[in-house]
Amino acid sequence: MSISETHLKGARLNDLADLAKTLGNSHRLLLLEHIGGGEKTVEALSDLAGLSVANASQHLQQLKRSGFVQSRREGKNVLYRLGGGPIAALLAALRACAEHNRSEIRELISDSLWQQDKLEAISREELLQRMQETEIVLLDVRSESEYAAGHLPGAVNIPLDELELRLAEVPRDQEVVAYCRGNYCALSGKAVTILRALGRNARQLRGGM
Amino acid sequence: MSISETHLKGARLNDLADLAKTLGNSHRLLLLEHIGGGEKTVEALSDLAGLSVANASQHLQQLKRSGFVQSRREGKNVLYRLGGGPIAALLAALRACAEHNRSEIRELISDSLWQQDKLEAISREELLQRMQETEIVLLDVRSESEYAAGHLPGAVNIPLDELELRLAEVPRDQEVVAYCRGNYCALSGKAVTILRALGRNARQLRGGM
DNA sequence: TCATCATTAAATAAAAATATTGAATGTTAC
DNA sequence: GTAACATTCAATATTTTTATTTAATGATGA
Repeated sequence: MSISETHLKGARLNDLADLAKTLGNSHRLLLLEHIGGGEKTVEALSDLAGLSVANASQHLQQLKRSGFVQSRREGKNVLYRLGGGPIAALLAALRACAEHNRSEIRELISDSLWQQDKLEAISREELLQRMQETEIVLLDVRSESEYAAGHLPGAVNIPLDELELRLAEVPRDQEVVAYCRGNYCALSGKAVTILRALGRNARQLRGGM
Repeated sequence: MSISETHLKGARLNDLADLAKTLGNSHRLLLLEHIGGGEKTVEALSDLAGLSVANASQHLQQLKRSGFVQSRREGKNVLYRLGGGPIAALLAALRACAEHNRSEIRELISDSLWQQDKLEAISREELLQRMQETEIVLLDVRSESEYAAGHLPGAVNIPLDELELRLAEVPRDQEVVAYCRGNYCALSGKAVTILRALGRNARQLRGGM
């Protein structure tokens, strides 16, 4: 009994994982979004998503296998529409989780937590000075627009993509502390990997814990 | 404006995709499930999930980056617990989608659709006879337990894993029509690939469309 | 039927995720 | 401080995804 139970449970988890995996690609999410706007042909969708027709077709078929979309033929064209299930609810839940994570970062950026002393407010100048005293550079590896929207006081912005190119901007003799969008984001980890590979002394800044 | 908007939207979609990707692995889902039952150490979790400690640690860290779990240290051990966000809702939505897909198959299995004439009930014998007349073998490539739980009348069960081994059981001169769990399932597609590679005349049975 | 076109399939190459191993880190207890 | 232990990091090999290219399919309309 326990064997078949385990087996069933395993199968269930695999089904769930397959569904999630299908959603785990931004091209497919974009396709889903466009399809949600109304029935569309493969060609229209490939244009909208900036994909080759063949590649779009592949993604559409994966979406179809997962039940997220359905298709029908009309003359020469195949039209894709949203599937029947509780897809909207699933996407909404995903968005809610992402939003929740984002708000956690806002808390991090706006106040507390960044100070040793959680209650004492700290000025930008003061943090800068502390950073200089301890020979630390605070590095924001998010995109320029994210940086513009809000960042830690004194942080230097070099998007991860440009890190190797703009390495000269990172002082060679200071420890680098990289941060990105918070716990759920892998950017700063990659930045640390790159920086270490290039001989710098780098660490990752982690909120919460 | 439109550029930055697109950019933001792209970033958003990537965030969503990253979250979904994190859920797109059955080991991580299993870990999440166990963590949902209460705070646990890495070692306990690796045991429960049947993973090496290092591997479990990696998965846990990915779950943490995505905000699905949080961790704290207690003495020698690090304890993982569920994260704060609307994780339960997300998992519930995933399950709902999987359940919806499953029920679509049940419909397929229990009635209609399989007949040319949608209203006329058809006996097992009659379908078998039709299949013989048209020289078709209906092949169920799901697991034995799934087959036992319900299958199309007259279908032969050879789980995908065993297909190459048990090829002799597939009549050589008949067209093979393979099916699995429905539109969202890739098993029968793989079966068709295998059968064709081995020189058989095989097609995939698709519901809905 | 044949020519044409949109779509899908198949095969390959490129990129990413996963599991494994051995080493490094950080904590407790002595 | 040092030893023992749990966890994480880093590097690697293996296995999946993804994108691209080229060929096949399937429907339309002459």
